[in-house]
Amino acid sequence: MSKKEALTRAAGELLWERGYTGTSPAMILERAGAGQGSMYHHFSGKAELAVTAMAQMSDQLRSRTEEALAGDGSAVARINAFLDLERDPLAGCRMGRLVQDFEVVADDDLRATTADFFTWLGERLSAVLAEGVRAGEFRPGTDPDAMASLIMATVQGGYVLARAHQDPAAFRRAVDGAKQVVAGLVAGSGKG
Amino acid sequence: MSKKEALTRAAGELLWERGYTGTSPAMILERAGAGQGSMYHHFSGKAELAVTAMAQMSDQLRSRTEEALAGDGSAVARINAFLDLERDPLAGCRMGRLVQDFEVVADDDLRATTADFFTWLGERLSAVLAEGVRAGEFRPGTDPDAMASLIMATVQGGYVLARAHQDPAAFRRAVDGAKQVVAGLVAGSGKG
DNA sequence: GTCTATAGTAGGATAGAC
DNA sequence: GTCTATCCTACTATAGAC
Repeated sequence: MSKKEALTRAAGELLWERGYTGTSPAMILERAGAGQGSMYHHFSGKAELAVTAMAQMSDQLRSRTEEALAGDGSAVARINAFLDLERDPLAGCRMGRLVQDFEVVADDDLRATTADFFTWLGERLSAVLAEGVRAGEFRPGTDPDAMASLIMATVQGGYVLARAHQDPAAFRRAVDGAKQVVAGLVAGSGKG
Repeated sequence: MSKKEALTRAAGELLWERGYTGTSPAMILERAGAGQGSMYHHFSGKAELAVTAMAQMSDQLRSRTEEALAGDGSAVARINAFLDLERDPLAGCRMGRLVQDFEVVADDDLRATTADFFTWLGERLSAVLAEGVRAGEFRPGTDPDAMASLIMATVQGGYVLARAHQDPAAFRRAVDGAKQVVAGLVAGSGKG
């Protein structure tokens, strides 16, 4: 692994663990086993390295998400597969947690990475829900955009509650609520 | 206003704007118009001042929330009043955003303030929902705890999405989704 | 490309005068 | 109670050798 790769990986780990403001170049260098020179040779500084690391994490999250959403099962099954993806509630979402960081939002390059991720995720969830509506799986009148937004928010909020309580079960409760809502949208479920 | 009050207020503002890690004692002192001596006379340091400021913010949030939830209207109306409380989506939740901060979670005194707030909020929402079920307002089988968790998560997640997109409308979409879900729980709504 | 040395600024807390 | 002066460490970046 090149020093550049080691730096990107180490930065990603620390951003997830400690956020952007809470991560210093020195921490990254130590974890990557690199010196100052390597970092400032490959990147203009902390911000550019963070953008690279965040882009890499975003790609990984998209891959994992797409695996769940692209199956050939029903729309409900695919949404539930997304909701059931393995996550670390106490660690938080790699994208969602960073966007709470003042310096991330203040730097448009940093923030744009998270915005692009959530734009993509919302569109994918909405597309799957729309397929379900077209196929008659969900009752007519189901709003794919609104439900996609609700699902994303529930996952992100679940992380917040889990961290507050330091209890992964708080995340599960929120996600279970979302699953109940999706189930209630199914045509002939007795709820619509 | 005493220096102690000024410090507590300034700390609260900065914690909301910049988070815990991103706020320095020097910033607080400048905004409060106080010197180092005042801060270290009244508080043991940054952490203790932050606990005091967070407790004050938590109290204010509880008061505002209770106003919405304690009305004599229907359960649906009170839940909607909570969801429609005036908020600043781009700023984030005073409690929810802080809990994403590494140092906040690492310090049990800091984290406990947020945990207590969400415990209280979950119990209040669940109680209102349970009243609605008992009154026959919501269809039988409605799970007050699960719905309370879903509602809290939606609001918290709405903040995350709004900050990512730098667009308050993202918050509104998530909350509107929650309102649709609550409306769907109403007995005789054609969905249950 | 990668290293160490160096530098200037800011973070967080203490000391002691008033 | 409040102030300023001081201290030590960490943060972020640059310089220059190899």
